[in-house]
Amino acid sequence: MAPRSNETKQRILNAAEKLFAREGFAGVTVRQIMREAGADVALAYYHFDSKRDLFDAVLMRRADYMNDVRHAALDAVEQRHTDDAPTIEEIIEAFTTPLLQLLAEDPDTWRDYFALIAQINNSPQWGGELMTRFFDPLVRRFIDAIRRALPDSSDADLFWCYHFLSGALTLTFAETGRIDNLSNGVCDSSDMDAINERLPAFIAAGFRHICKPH
Amino acid sequence: MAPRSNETKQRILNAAEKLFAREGFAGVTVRQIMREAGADVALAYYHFDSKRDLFDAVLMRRADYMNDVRHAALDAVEQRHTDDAPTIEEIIEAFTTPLLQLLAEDPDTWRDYFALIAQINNSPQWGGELMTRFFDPLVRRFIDAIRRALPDSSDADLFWCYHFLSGALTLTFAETGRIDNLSNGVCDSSDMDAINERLPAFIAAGFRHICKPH
DNA sequence: AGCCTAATTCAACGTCCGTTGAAAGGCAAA
DNA sequence: TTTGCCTTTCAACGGACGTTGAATTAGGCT
Repeated sequence: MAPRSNETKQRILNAAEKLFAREGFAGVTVRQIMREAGADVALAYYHFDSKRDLFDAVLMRRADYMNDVRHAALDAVEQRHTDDAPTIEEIIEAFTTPLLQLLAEDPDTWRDYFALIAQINNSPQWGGELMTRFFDPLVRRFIDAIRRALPDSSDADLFWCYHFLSGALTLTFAETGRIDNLSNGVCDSSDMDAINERLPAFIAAGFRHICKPH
Repeated sequence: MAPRSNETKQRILNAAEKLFAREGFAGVTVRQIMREAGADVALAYYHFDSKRDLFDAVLMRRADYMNDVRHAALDAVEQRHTDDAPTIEEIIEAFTTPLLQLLAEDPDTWRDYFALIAQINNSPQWGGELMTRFFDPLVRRFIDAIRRALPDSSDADLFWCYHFLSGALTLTFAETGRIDNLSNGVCDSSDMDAINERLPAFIAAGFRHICKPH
């Protein structure tokens, strides 16, 4: 009988992810989530302890896989460069292109998740704690890799530049429709090729310019 | 009799700004706001039509002044360069340093407002509409100025680069505490000098690298 | 003094919130 | 077929929600 359990659990998580991504934690009710999931309200509290617990579960579900994919991308870069150091461009791309790959493989699955991460990253309420909890090990490894590519750069420069990267990246993947309005349709939030051509190069140029030997 | 009215109206807006910035629109109740403001719940509906109307009023209150300050900064740059073209660095600084000035002059006033803008910018619910409504004229003028500084660059390049700037800027000014955790205290979210030394140069380098004659 | 209006309080409305306990259903082992 | 556990439903709880209408206060004008 057990397998049926996990199936509905995933249905609840899918519904919660979709709604939390659009309206934030407080903007969604458990009843809305369960209506979207097509199940009774009480079932949410059978599978999860509380609304907050469900929120964490939504985040946790994809974080591990996403981190694995990005670790693998960085592994590949480092195995290409056992002797010499990789360029920052290669490192930044290993940080960003996995996101584009996930979106390409399964857009509906990941679009909402990225939008949710963007809101959390920019929230004083969640940003400090949750981003740290889910992403810091990966981020620290990337910063270490960048440090080797740009030797003698100061820690403060590296962390600040990563922070700028983080802001640009999360907003871009949030697909809020802002750039579509601003550009009168010249740009398309969901045009991943356009992003891939510009974001890593933009960020790498910024790192190169700031992170020099003091 | 009238002057007393505006005073409490401002007290309500201050309380709303502070709470909306921390928890978002849905995360705050009108009762919480009025408790913080030290006034009766019903007074919120005397001065504003609805919770949503109060939210818009919070945004609107500072948007005009902030836009004026930034327009003035760009005016100054353009008056320095009646013949030649200003550099992107100068233009980007005219976009960012007014924010630092406002923070320096009146930190308590502006910190919450910037945090609120960051959340709105990254929200699929509000980002597209509200940012467009409040900031597009200013942003378009800045992009025009950058276009003149980087002639023959494509519109798509300019809009995307501005989008990256927007993400980096709003996250940085949101002061979520993320960079403090990530860097184990090496960096300080509220260290405006550290930001001023790095953010404009980082962004300008990105623009320079991407926005070239096709 | 009294009046008029703007500002503020009080009490309440219907609705929905997060959460829970107990009962019902369904499948596996015995 | 019965037992037992996992899953799902049903009905409800106390409280808080956004909002409103009517009553009260306060201050400038005549």
